[in-house]
Amino acid sequence: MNGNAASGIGRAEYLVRRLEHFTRLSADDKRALDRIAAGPVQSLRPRDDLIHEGDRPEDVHLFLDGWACRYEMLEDGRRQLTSFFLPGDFCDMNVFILSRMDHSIAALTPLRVARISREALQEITLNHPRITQALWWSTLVTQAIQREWTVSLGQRTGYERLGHLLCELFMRLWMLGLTKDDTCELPLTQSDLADTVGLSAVHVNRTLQELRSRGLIVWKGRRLTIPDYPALQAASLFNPNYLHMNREGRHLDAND
Amino acid sequence: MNGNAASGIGRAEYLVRRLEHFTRLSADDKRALDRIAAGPVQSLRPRDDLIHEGDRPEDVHLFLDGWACRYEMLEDGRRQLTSFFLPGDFCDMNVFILSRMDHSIAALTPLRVARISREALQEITLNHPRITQALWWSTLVTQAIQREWTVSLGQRTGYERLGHLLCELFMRLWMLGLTKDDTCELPLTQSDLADTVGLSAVHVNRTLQELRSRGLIVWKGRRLTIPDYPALQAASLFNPNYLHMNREGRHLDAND
DNA sequence: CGTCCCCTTGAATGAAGTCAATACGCGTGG
DNA sequence: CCACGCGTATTGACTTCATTCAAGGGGACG
Repeated sequence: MNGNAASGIGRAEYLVRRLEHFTRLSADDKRALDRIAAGPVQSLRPRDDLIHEGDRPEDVHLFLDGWACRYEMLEDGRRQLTSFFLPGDFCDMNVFILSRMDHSIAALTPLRVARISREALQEITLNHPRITQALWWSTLVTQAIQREWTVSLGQRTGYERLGHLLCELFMRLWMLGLTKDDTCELPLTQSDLADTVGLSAVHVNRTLQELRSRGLIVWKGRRLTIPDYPALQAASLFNPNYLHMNREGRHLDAND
Repeated sequence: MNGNAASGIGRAEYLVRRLEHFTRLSADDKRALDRIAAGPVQSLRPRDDLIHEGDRPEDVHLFLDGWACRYEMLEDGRRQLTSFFLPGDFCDMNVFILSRMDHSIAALTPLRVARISREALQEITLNHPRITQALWWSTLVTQAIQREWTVSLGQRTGYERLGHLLCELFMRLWMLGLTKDDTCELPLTQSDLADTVGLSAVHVNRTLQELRSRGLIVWKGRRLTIPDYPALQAASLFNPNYLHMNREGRHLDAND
């Protein structure tokens, strides 16, 4: 998807775009990111696990192309998604401190992932303080998103939860330049959504119809359109502060 | 509470106890932790905010004594707790990267907190790699807890959610040496619990009665007893793996 | 052309919320 | 010492939201 491979876009391109919502990177920083992203690439089909609970963590991964999710299963088969990975996302930089993974990561679409060795990452954090700061920011935003999901699941109604999630995903895609006007890709099944917002698939279906009938979303095939973003935002009590997208690290900006 | 002030226990004592569930610290490490915990202490009464949404983050905090929580409010007054802070907990080591807090932190009991300057923290991470690793571990566990709350809120029933939370808190207190046999302090109101597990206070009350009537908990005043931990664990689908308490960093152990 | 996966719909059931009244415990001030 | 007030816990009756079960429809793909 997105045609990266074809267009020859730099591997770290999405990562760079995302980090630049925090601080402007130098040409040298960008080269460094391209270097660490240059490792072996792994391709997965939808539903394949990239990492499985119980695995011994070894490398860090950079998502190049496609969507993935973190999930956890209960003994009796209930499944909860705990985050989405979009192009340019990293999975946690320090996992190798732990001896076993406590969750799994799976592809939701055809997926391309770059493996990044511990050493490559160490090299960059030692020599590129601006990147290090930006990666820290990224980690903090990831944690904020996780907290916001807690708030959603705990306090928002099913209707608000769905709307909130769509606002969040749209905004994350927008940061990456992966939206066009009021439209983006949404390669999820209703069942994926159900396991994300903690509703049954049937009820997700009905709730989506509610959102549609109120003109807040148009979702057909894999394209989502949000005709009136502020309206969806208001209906979902979505406040984008937690995404910290306002170049909060601008005092670190490179000047080249 | 817990009488720290009176007994003259080292300020970093609970932090040390917690980190030693990851790796054994040297006497020098412990002295270093005591030094960073030596900063100014702030005392709060229950319900006071330590940090308020919108604040500019400045210092890092180490919780010395008492319970606190992170919480978020929706515009219409709904409140969700997103984590608990127990003695020896840190609030996120890198917040000062962000320009504004996206959530608040409040005292649940009388609370004592040490302010730790950015510089003091930097000094320790530069000169004490073992501590740095241990703090990283701590951050990863915090994130894992946050994910587990997401799973609870999304998939577990109200009954399971409450049981799960009590298992988790008991185990965290146990790590700190703050349990005695099958009993610990639980200085929360049913309303606090409600805002944590995403149920109404009324329903928390009924669910607690259910747990009581099945003999899984005894909760009177501020003392919680779990007569049969494995039973509560099973009833709540609680799997402690995510707490990573098995000294996973033992290869870093100090040998003094 | 059939199969599989996903989406959609209806009807019945169950879980949890709301509202409202009451009870309890504890500290304060008269 | 007792009365009062306040925050917290408890209970009942009713409503709303969401799940479950079951059946049918549509589209992609071999």
